Amino acid sequence: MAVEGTTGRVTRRRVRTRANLLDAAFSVFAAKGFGHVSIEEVCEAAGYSRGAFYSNFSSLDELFFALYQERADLIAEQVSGALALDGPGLDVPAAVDRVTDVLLLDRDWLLVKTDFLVHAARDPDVAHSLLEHRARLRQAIADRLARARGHTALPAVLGDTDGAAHAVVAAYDGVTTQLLLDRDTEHARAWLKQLLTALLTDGSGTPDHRQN
Amino acid sequence: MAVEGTTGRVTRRRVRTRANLLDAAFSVFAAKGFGHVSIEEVCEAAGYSRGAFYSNFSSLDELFFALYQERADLIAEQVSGALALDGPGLDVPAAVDRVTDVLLLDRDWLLVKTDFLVHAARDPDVAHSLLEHRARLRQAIADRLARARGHTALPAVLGDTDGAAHAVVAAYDGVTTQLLLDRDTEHARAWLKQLLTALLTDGSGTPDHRQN
DNA sequence: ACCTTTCGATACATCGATGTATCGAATACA
DNA sequence: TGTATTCGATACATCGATGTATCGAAAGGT
Repeated sequence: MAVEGTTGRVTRRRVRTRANLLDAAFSVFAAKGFGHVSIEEVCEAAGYSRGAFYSNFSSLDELFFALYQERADLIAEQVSGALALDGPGLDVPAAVDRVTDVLLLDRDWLLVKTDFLVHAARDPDVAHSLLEHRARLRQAIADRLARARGHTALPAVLGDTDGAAHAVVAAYDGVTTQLLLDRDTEHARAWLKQLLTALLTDGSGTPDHRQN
Repeated sequence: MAVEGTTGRVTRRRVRTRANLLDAAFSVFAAKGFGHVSIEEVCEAAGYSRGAFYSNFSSLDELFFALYQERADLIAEQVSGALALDGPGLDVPAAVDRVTDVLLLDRDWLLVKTDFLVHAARDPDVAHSLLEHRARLRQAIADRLARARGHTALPAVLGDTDGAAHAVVAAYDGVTTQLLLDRDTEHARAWLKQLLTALLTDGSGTPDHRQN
């Protein structure tokens, strides 16, 4: 039951239903928030009965963890792609633009991600896993920044590239918080770009006005 | 029931029990997370029965809102105090230190605050209220920064003092996220100070090394 | 001190969610 | 195609949480 012992003897529709359950769970979690969602709601949204659920997972927590893992890896790939996209070295602002576009695209993801943060904050094991994921992302950013050394001006106020990567993540988290409340994606994107360029360069940022 | 019609005719122990319920709720919410807490758990922790609860609140959401309002105002006062504390004008870094100490003091508060964020992100009315609270805080910061103009160097990359205040809040939110996961308050404090000084000055920050 | 009003505890009815056990249907493999 | 095995639907038993209605006790006003 929900365990792949030593041999996954047979499978096929199992993967389909599992994927369907995960997809449905994502929508339901985004809409109502983990913690206000019952197993039955997920099953209903996926078009299965609770038997299917218990055959694939042993608890909502387990499903949530799998769901986050899946999506987070997906996002991480996209970010890595956006970071590696240009020729070796140059043009940090362009990379910032691309990454920003990826990261703030989907409000549902931000909601689920924040739910997961809240969840991880109370469970050391989950927190550890999430911290590792964040560390990987940060490493990718740090590598990218290191690659850009010499091509673009350096901040130097934040220490090494690792410190700068920390700052980037913090800025992202901060902007996410605001975006969750005001739902103004375009503004958040612009603001994040401005913030990142302010952090990663010494030179010009083009400020605009905001209301909230 | 839970409504103060036109006249709160009589009261006395009511305020006590209400306060007790709120305090107990704070602890329970911090420990288990809103959304994993039942009305009965709150009552039990407070030493009352469910009758008392329904006599004071009509739902957990209502209690949560009142709870957040209360504590947030308290924090806002502390921050304002820390901001206004020194003589007129000078020494932004010192103000940063004091505010940082206040804001990252209590992990329980950060947990409840984040729960409330998640809650507000899905309810426009609550979100609006939270946005207003954040706007007030930001205004206090902006005022303080304006007062320091001329005394201390300005970043200018972020635009006006309002933009700088935005950046301060974003940095705070970002550091909070990390702190919720790694539970390293001291490191978070140092890191936030560094980040803020990097954002608010052009000059020197003293970077250190970090692991996660 | 009396009486009135409010507060909060108890009891009750209901509902939804959980987990399990069972059985039929679908699928891999020969 | 036959068959052994797995997957997922159905049914069942249980438990906890919710909201309400009722009643005794505490506090306010005079």
